[in-house]
Amino acid sequence: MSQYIPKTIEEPLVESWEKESSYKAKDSSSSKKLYVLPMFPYPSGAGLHVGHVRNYTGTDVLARFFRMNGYNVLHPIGWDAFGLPAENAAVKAKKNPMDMVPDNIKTFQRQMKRLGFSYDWSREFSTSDPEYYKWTQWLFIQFFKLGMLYKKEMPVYYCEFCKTGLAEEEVLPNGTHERCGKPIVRKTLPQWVFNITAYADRLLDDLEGLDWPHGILEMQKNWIGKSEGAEVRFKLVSGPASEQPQHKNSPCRATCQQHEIKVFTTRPDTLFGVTAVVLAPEHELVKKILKNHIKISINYYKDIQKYVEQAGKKLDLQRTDLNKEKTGVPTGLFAVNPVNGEKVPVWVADYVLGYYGYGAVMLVPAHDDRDFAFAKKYGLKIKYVISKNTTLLRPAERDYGGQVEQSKNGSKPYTGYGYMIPLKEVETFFEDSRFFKNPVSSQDFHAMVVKKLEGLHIGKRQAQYKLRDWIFSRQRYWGEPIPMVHCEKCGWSSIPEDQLPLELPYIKSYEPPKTGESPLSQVKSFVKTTCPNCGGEARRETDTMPNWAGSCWYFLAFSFWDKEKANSKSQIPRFAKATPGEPSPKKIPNPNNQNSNLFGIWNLEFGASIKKWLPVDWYVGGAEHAVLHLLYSRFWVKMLYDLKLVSFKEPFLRLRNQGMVLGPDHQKMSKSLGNVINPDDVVNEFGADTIRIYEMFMAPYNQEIAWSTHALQGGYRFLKRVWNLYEKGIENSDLRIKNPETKELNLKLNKTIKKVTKDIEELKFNTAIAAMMEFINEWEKQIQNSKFKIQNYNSKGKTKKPDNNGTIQQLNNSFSTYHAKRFLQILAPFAPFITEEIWKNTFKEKASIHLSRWPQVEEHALMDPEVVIPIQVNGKVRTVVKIKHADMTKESVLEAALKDEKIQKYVKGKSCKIHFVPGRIMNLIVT
RNA sequence: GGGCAAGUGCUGGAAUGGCAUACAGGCAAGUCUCAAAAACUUGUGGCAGUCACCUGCCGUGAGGGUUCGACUCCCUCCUUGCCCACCA
Repeated sequence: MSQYIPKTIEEPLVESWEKESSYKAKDSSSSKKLYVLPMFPYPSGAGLHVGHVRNYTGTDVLARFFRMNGYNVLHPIGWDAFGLPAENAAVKAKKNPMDMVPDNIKTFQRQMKRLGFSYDWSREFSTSDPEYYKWTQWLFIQFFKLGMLYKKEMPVYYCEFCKTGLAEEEVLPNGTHERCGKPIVRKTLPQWVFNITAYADRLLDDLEGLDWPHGILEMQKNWIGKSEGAEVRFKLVSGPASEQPQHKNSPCRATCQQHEIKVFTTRPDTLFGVTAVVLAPEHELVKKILKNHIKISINYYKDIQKYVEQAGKKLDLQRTDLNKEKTGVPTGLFAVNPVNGEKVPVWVADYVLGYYGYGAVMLVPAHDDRDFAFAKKYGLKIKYVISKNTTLLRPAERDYGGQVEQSKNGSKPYTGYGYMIPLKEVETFFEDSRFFKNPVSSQDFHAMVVKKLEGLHIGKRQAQYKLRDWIFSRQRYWGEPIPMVHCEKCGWSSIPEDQLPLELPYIKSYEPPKTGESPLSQVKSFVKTTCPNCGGEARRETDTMPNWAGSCWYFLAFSFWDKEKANSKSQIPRFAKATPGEPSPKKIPNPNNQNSNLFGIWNLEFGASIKKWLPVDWYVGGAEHAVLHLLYSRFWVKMLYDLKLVSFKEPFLRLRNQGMVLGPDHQKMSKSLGNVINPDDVVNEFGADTIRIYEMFMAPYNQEIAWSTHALQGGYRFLKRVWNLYEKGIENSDLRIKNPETKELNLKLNKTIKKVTKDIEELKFNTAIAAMMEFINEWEKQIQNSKFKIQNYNSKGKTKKPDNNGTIQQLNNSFSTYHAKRFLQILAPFAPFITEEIWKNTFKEKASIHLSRWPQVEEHALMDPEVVIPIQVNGKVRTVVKIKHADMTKESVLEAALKDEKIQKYVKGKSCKIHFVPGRIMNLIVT
């Protein structure tokens, strides 16, 4: 008998599987395709994390399972290599990321192979391969031509000490730079921006029908953040004569009249409660005031100037700090509430966000918490127009509305819906003196107001989104160069396709220069170029793309990628020279335009593969990508759909998340906490099968788990027991397994096959493994029982002692090698090494177990001869009876139940109602 | 403040209307051993009853409801975790 030593059996198998390329997806196969995709990793220097192992074991189980079920499975892997983390790590190590990343990738490859992940390695690529990012750049150009990319001054985080722009994740919550600890400011730089907001409605609507976790769908909806309401226009005027006598003939009279302020509100029903209009510091009108296009009193002007300047310096983080007291300054201007003609003051305050809605709000202190706080602080009027219930709406209060409410409830705003307080001005607005004959609910009023506003052309129904346009440039080195050229005469043009890929130059110093520009701006040979349009001198864009770019379409690339082909440039089709005169921007290209060569390659060479494999059937990864990566990818696919480069609208039909793996101390693993588990160590000590079984077993797949070295042992013990059962059985070099004579075990086996099959499809890996453990327990128990029987038999000394072989044969009548193999097959996706080893060595199978057919359930074996029926009295289980399927009638179960003394005790001499569910339960209700 | 997920033994968890605690870990006792480890066997929700055998009651965050029957469905609340957040 040999011992189970994972290392010695696993390592040779890694090699043999690779040699046989067992897991290549077949482009030509006619069997049903299945695309199983784990989110590809960023190859960090730290190597594979146990969290990766959980993610990738999950998809590996799926891939192996579906392969055994006859599917043509695509299960690829690649590397998300561009981006800030890699660049920062390289800076730290004083290396070029271009040198470092390949080393990291090698580590990942080694670890993944050792863990037995069944990838199709022939489709592997890194987003930083020029052959790959050639297409990323080409797609950028297509999106530019589609009119979805524009260049605009946008605020970025900027560290004045390091003189560099920063990504949001480099800004600490206290507003300082994580590297130098100095405060960070906002700076506006010209940026490439994706007009993703144009797709907001489609991104929202198409979520319908996706098989994604409910929570993730909600997060996406929240992120897009559609709110429906109304836009209302307020005209700007000079103030009431009483307040501003000196302005009677002021310049404002002339200039103000031409301006109006658009506000967005989700509560048009509160329009009569407006007591001010508040502008964001970034609002156009504020800019006009500061440029003196709108003249206001000099005192106001100075305050506004100061206030706006300060607000500009603040970070979003500081501005949006909820605990912060609200601040603002008056403008001295007034706006007319279009529903009642009231003149309300115009303020500037930074709690109003420049980027949401119209950057202006109507202030309704009585019915909004923030407005209330602001009004209280600056002594603005608070006017109640909605009451929580109808009891307050007595006729005597009709014309007092606001004041009555205010005195009773003036200490806080009422933000819910309710009933409109009867006001004369409302009756006037609706030209109906009997408007409040019956109480008017504010929801109804909402609709009425919007309709009226539309009729009078002073407002309309409107939806707003939280989603903001997507800043797509980074002033960094380690990313795809943006394939754009700027010419003084012609503006921005994309570079000709025959110049793709626009390669990232290998440079020694790539740390951000002190100018706030990209490191590439320092590379003269890169910057200097000619204009593709006029041939004159021009400058290349020196910003690079963010790390999202490569991951926005990698799932498409796997369908057609050929690593070998990509590696040998000679085989790559060369591109024809650029046709003179690129199509001008903002013009949708004709998909049939054969002038564009890459269009041709995409459609002719890639098109069929994309069509064959996409969309992704199973997409599995961490929930931390709930919004950004998944939203961006969906967005790209929608643009590609519009460009007729793909024929589907959603990339990922089914999404699942694996839970995070925490340290043994229940905290996120981190070097500083010293709680990091290195999968290499675990694999070396216990084997790949053990870590796979453990990570699949310990909790539901989508749930967070804390690492437990103890529990890991459980998985190891299980595998050892499996090994011993199969190995011990062939002690005498006989292929028969030591088996008990049992139908019961075969019944259990079939039940187990059924459960494991169902559980894998539902990603309930933990219960699948539990079921297999139960089966092994049962098997061992049966062996114990049969040994016991044999001993008894022998001790009676009736016959001569049967030899070992004889014993096995005698017991082997119903559970045999055939059944033993069936169990091994259902274990195979979880523990690919041990099962393959036994399959080939013990059972002398030539072909891999992983390419064998998944065992089918033998329905006839599943027929339980007897069923256990619990008997309840008044809902409490008092006993159980065993009953044959054939006898499953109310009468026979009752008869059996009444034989039990306990039941008699409860039932005796009492009237009794019987509730019986055949095959499940009987409940006796005694009264 | 908003959204989502979750709350079951000492621990991870199982059971999605029908025997609560499967499976695993831990712990305890035992077998083997000079000893230890490994392995194996047995036990392991709480309380009570002359607690070894047996018996009863209680028990899935709290409280209500629906039902013959609720961890499971409904309502109210509490707690924890995650995501978003001055979004008008």
